[in-house]
Amino acid sequence: MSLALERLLEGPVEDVAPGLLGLRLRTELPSGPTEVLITEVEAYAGGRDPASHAYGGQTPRNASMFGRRGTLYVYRSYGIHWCMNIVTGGPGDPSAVLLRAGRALIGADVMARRRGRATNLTDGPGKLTQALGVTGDADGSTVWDGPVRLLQGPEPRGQIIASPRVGISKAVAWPWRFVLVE
DNA sequence: GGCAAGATCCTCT
DNA sequence: GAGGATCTTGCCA
Repeated sequence: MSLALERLLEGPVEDVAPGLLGLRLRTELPSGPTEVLITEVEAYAGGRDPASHAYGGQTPRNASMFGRRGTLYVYRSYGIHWCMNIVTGGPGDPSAVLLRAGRALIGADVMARRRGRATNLTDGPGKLTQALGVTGDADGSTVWDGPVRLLQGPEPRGQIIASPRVGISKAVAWPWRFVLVE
């Protein structure tokens, strides 16, 4: 585990989230290695954020959000898709960053096979998760020693744009969606 | 035990 | 641009 990376996850989630842009996410599965550059994220501030899954307290579903920093929270969206978050809060703070989109660096052919299509491989939270081969099995693992690894990204990074979050009905106006413009 | 809503994606018009 | 797929969670009776 990288100390520098772990420190990137410390602090208020709305500050941590843009810091994840430009980092790399890697999975190595039997179906092949894949790696993406993170280009879009959203911050969810646990108990103080009405739009967060953890807002109502801990349940079996969101238990991973209450885990230690760097834990993956993978949940099923609309009964069909998997979406993944990286937990950034410490004990008692179920804050997490939703990974919404990325750019394929390694294994685009593998992603295309997993996605069943050749285009729009990683331009949405459900698509990104599927392209990396991540499912509920990865829920509760960590990005330090689990199937999904967080790695330093190439420098320099591009420009970061903040805008309102997508697909939620509460706290809609908070500009906690961050996009990397290269 | 039933029901409505959800941090989405794809296809068709 | 609109609608359907598909299932888990949480609320209420």
